Amino acid sequence: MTLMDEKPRPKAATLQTIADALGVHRSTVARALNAEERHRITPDVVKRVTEEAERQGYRRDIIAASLRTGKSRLVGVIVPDLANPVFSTILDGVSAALTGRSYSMLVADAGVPLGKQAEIVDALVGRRVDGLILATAMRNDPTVSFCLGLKVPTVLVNRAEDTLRASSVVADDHRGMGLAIAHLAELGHRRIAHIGGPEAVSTGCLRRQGFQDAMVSAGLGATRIVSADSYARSAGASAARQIFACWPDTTAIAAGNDLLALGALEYMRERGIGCPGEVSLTGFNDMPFIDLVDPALTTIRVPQHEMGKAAADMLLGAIEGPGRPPELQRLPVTLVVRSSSCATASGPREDRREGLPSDLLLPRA
Amino acid sequence: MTLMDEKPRPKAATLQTIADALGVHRSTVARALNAEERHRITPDVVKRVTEEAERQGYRRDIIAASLRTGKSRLVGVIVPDLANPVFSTILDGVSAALTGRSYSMLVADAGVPLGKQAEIVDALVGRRVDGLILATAMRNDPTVSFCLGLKVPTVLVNRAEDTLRASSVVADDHRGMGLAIAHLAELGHRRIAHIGGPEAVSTGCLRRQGFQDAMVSAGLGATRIVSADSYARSAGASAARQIFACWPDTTAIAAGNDLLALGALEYMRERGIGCPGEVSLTGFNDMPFIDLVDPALTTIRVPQHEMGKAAADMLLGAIEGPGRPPELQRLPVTLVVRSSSCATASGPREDRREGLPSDLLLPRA
DNA sequence: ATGTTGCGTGCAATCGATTGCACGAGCTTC
DNA sequence: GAAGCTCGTGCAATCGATTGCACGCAACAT
Repeated sequence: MTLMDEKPRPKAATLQTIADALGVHRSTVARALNAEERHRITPDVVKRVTEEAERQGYRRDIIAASLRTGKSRLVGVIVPDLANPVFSTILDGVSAALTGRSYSMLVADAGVPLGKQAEIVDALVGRRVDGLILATAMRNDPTVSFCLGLKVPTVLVNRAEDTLRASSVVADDHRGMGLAIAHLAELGHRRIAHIGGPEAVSTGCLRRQGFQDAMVSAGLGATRIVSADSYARSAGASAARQIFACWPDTTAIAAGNDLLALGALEYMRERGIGCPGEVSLTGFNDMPFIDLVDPALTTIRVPQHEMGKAAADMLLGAIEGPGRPPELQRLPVTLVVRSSSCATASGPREDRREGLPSDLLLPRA
Repeated sequence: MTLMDEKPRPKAATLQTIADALGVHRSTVARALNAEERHRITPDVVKRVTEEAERQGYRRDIIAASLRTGKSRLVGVIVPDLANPVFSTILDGVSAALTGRSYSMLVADAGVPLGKQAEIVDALVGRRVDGLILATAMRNDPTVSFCLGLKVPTVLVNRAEDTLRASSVVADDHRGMGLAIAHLAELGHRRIAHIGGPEAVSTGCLRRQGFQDAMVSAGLGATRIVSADSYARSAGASAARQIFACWPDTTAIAAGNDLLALGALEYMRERGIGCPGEVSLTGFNDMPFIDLVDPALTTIRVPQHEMGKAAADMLLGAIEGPGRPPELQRLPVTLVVRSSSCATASGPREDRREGLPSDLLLPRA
């Protein structure tokens, strides 16, 4: 028995081959195999078709079906950076929502420049995706206009636009930063600075506004703000440098996300500024493993997985029942207190070099 | 001017609509638009076709083309866990290799049970993917058999099978663990234990073998081995418990990956065992942000991004020039020394509670 | 002047599933 | 007993691009 005659099936099974084997028409086979249409066919025929399909190892050709119906059961997801755990967690949520609904996920990494966005959308739309999930949106995004113009159901996740042109699933960024500031204020901090994310994206803008609003309602001044131009560690470090240069008496920093906080932490470590001893620090996102840094970062937990799932659910809803108005879902966030924030020393320290001995604050450094 | 008459194009542009506008046959249009066939057409016609296509906003329907040609320019990628940074970094590499080659990436999360694998492959193959990248392979994997039986070009990444049935891109796991052991031995450690990954996957097995071989060539005993049944933090913690229960005089642990090391670290912290003061620890993978844990983990750097890229390149090679024998690419790894490993104290300590004061080892704990 | 070669296009089949319509048989109803 | 209905199935068009083959024309060789 050679390899060749193991499977005497020369070509793949199609509706036609099954129909031929049974002496019925291929449309009958199609109906028997389609749960929606099956009721129109005699049970006996259905049974024979099912068995023959099984025997031939038939698998429905989604490509051919897509061509005929115009639906691909494909969802495109565009993220700014696949290697960023925040976005891969969102992807995980999307995947979870799609699984079992016979939708598949086409993933595209927009890359750092974000310049090739239109090209990427083009490629996805060219594949006739039924819908798009964008995790890359800026506050007023031409890519969104493009998708909307194409009449492709589109859902934004994590970042939303200023105006609700497309359905969006976001975290409560404003309130989240409020929680962080309330926490720091409660610990006695008054001179709190903010490292903001890019103003061009909603998270950067809303968290900055949250900072300002919370500072004002706490009766504090909200002037110590440096906005980073990207959510990168290096940007966090240079923002921290700027903060300490302008306002050396700062006792706490609320960063716009965890990566910026990490950058600030690096800078502080480099400069020998103790955290939390001299300066408290908070992040935003509670990304995976951020609890393991030294010191463990106090941060705002954002339900990335749930956001991804909600976005996918919303998109599927829009695909299956079109014509609905855009909807905004704002998921709650929570404060996670860890070790990077603590109460201020009794009074204000004007010279931070007089803080606790750095070898106690930065052991093994 | 209402929205409606902005674009008087009722239906999408197709080859036929362009052909009609120009009074040529649609096959001529197809050839004029296809770089491979263009040379057979009069330059003037090509020009007119190109312009008309532009005017109508024509976009080739990949679905229809796929149906005719049987090629989808789609690659399926199956990962065990999207939320794990190791795999999302691999994905990033795959994406990088695919970008600009007009291939797209269908991502599927096999999920923890790994039971639905066949189902997932089915779904992807049903979409007529041109090839598959599996990051989920066990040492002898029925899913691989399934893919091979389907004659779908398949490349394994990160994990390989025992026999080279499918092309694979892996890291040099054996040598990597050798580097870790050599490092620990050089620091004076002699009673080194190993937390192994699952024996069912190549990384678990090869790193364990690497441990044994390196210990033997260093003239040390390679008996202190506990294999975890998964690459989870919790598994690392319970393996560590077992190690300290069986061999309390252990001075170093080489973990099968970073997550297992983190689990061990948690356990040690809980028990008040200082790292690296009392016990040195090494990980494997150098996953993102692992440098930020306390203490920063000494580990083996695995080029995940490059592995993903290499796997995608290899797959594209196999798709475009089929019939080649399977190929194994083993990427080099490097030792990254950080703070979780240090030289042993002068002599062996039988009772680890007599180590350095724990408040110095675990500040702010 | 006829035969040959080559080039640019047109023609039509093809990929495989879907679906509106029609047809015929069996059944009810007045 | 004829008209009308239901039900199961067949028929054929359709989705849009691709491609082997053939045809017609022009230039060149005989």
